Formats: sequence, C-alpha cells, structure tokens
Amino acid sequence: MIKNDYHHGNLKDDFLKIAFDFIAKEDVEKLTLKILSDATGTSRSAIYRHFSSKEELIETMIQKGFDDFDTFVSPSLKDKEKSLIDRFYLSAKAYLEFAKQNPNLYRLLFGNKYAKIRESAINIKDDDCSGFASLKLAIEEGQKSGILKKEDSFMRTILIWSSLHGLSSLVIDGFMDIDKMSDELCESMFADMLNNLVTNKVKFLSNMPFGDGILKPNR
Amino acid sequence: MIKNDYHHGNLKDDFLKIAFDFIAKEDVEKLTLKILSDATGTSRSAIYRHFSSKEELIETMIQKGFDDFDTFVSPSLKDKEKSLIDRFYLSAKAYLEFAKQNPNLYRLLFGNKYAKIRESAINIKDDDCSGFASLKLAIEEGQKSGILKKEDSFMRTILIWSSLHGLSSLVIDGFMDIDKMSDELCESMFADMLNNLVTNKVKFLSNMPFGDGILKPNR
DNA sequence: AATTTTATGTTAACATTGTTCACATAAAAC
DNA sequence: GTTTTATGTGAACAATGTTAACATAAAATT
Repeated sequence: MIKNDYHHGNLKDDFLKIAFDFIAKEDVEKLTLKILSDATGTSRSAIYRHFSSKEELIETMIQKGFDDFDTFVSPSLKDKEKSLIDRFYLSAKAYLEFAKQNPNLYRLLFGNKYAKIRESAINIKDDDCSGFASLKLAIEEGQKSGILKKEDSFMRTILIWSSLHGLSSLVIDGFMDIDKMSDELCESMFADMLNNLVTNKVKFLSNMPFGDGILKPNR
Repeated sequence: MIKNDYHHGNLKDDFLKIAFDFIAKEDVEKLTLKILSDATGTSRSAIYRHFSSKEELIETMIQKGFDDFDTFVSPSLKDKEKSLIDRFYLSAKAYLEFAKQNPNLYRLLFGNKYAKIRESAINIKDDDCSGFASLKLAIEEGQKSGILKKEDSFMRTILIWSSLHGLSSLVIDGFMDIDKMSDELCESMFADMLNNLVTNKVKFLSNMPFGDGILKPNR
C-alpha cells in the first residue's frame, strides 16, 4: 500500500490485473513481459519474483479465468427455482455470451495453445471438468424426472457441449458474420440442441424457436 | 533437380513439404524458420527469396490445407449416388476424421491464431466458405426434396457446422478421453445432429444410433 | 535495539526468433 | 559474351523470455 520507490506493494496482483486488462482487448499471444513491466513501472525481471515463468503467469490466469467462467455460466444451470429447460436455455445463452464478451479469455481457457498448462491448472478430463460435470448432472437430473430421454448421458453431454463450444468458437473466430447471429437465431439453435434430449412423448406445437412448445423459456 | 552446392533446385516446394511434415507431428507454433533452413541445408535467410515473411509461408500452408480438407470431406457430401442422409453421415465422419488425423493442420485452418491470414488467404465469410457453402447447399437440396424440414437453412448449417467443429476441437484439444469416443458414440452424435433436420413426418423406429430408423446409412 | 534472514527489485547479459541488408553466384535473357 | 534476373550467404538488428549477480527494504531473531 505504501508507495516507496523500491518495493511496490502488491506487484503480483497488479501483474495479473494488467494481464487481464490486456487480454480484454488483445490476444494473449501479444501479451509480453515488457508490457507488464512497463505498466507497473518495474524492471523486466521483476516478474520473476512472483512467477517462475511466463507460463506460470498464464496458468494463474487460466485458473482465475475458469473461476470467472464458472461464476458466469453455472448459476443459470443450477438455479433450482427454474424449470430444467429454462436452466439449459439460460446457461447456453450465458455460455455464448461469455465467449462473446471475453473472446481472448475464452480462447485462453478452451484453446489448444496452453492445453498442457490447462491440464496442470485444472483437472478437466471427463467428469472432473466442472462445466462438463454440472452439465452432465443436469442432463441426468432431467432423465430421472422423465423430462429427458434416458439415453447415454455422456454422449448427450458431449454433443451439447460440442455445439456450444463450436458455435462460440466460430463466432469469436470470425467464421460467421456476427450481425447474422441474431438472438432469434441463437434461440433456434439452442432449441435444436435441446430438442434431441426431450422425451418422445412431448409434442411440439410449433417448429418456431420457442414458439409455443415446451422449449419456450420463461423470460 | 540438379544438385549443385549453391542453387538448390526447388527450395520453395521443399520448404512447404518440410513444414507440412513438421506439423504432422508438432504444433505449427513450434515451427521455426531455423528448422526449415536446417532441414534444407540452406542459410537462415534463404527462405526470404521464396516467401516475403513467415506469415506468407503460413498463408500458403493454409491455402493448401483447405484444399486438402476439401478433398477429404467434400466428395462424401457431393456423392450423388448415395442418399442425402448417407452423404451427411459420411461427410460428418470424414470431417471428424480429418481433424483427428491432422490435428495441427486442423487448428491451423480453423483456429484463431492465423485468422487474419486465413481471411486474406480465402474468403470464408458466410456463403463464400466452400465447406460452409456446400453444406448449406446440401441442406437446401434436402429441403427441396422434402427429406428435410423447410426451415432456416442458414441456421441449420451453422448448427451442424458448430457441432462438428466443436466436437472435433474438443477431441483434438484433449477435453475428452479419446478412448471414450467410440465409433458408436460418434454415430449417435451424428444421428442427433441430423435428427433435427429431417421432416416431422418421418417416424423413428428406434432411438438406437442408426438402429433401424431412416438415419441408418448404407455401409 | 542491533543483527540476521528473507522477500523483492535492479542491471547486465544470453540465446532464440523473425527480419534486413550488402554481397555472392548461378541461370536466363539478350 | 554480356547483361539481367533469380537465388543463396553471412553479418547484423531488435524483441523476447530468461538467468545471474547485486541491491534494498521488510520481517524475524537475538
């Protein structure tokens, strides 16, 4: 807190804050240690007193990033006051929204470049990945209550997640004109993703997205 | 062809070949110009007589990579001797297979790192992207013939592509245990992707993947 | 209170990377 | 046979991540 010219106070947090501010605007690939030292007014090697390498800084960012992601997406999925369908819909919307609002962070978390760092940062394989696990749990909950078909929940989880991840990636990586990605279009897609899960007994009164079928979320 | 000690013959092609050989095993991020000069036995600056920069080399690789991708995936989709459902199924399988066989190339083509280079290499936006366009055409063909629902073909195309891209990415980026990705599981997922497209009038006799419903491809 | 230890910051130097420039040599064009 | 063009070399640059030796302030110990 006390600013004397030598010791900085809480350099480590400052480095992280500046790094996150940076990837709010530019890709993490362009983040350089010089940017961090310049922004903090320290020397180029000061960061090595707080992180053993650039990779360790990235690893810390990944850990915090997954916390942020989870905080943004999970509550909608776990909100027991809403119907399961609503929860799926709202968390899917949150997922895409997180990616759109934080494209560089999303790529850092789910991209390949730091896959090894991610694997050491969090245990993401199979059921251990928090996002994956909670999605799978929600699907299994729906299967028990009879809302969803009693099929392979692992496969269903993968397919939902693939659709969300693929859509988010294609959007933020510039593969489709973002202007064409209207809310209505997204809702149609989310409806499609969910339509495969619900039991055969449910009749869809309309093919319109959330028109008047079961998939219309309460908003 | 004639090897004298100074002029190399066809260095440009050799550079490209070595680069593709490299990303067959390692990520394109690790490809360095020194690797190329060492492998060809030339000096470190020789490559600049054939590519104005490393980015231009990458751009050439992206162009050729998309050609390879198209050659691998498109024929199945355009094979008029097969049913439309079969064509969807087989090209989806080819898509995933290409990503699994060429993970580093797939990431180079569809990842974010070289997005700008890709955009200058090929016109990928909207209908101009060859893969996207041919998928959309196939969907519209199915809509005309009555096999597929007459809904927004753009949205349907995006969702199918998102599912394929997301699944491929998650698989090659280590988000799921590859051993759990059995052929049967993939087939179930492809079936799910397609189930949303087919007309309501079609009755599915089974929920089993390609069990005995319309979605069973001829193999 | 004085001393020692630990934490934190600085400066100088390194190897690696992509890149450029002046120069060298072979092939092609005239 | 001379000139022009294409292609390759070697030396040098700045930027990057990193390390080592040194410096200073805070904390711990006596």
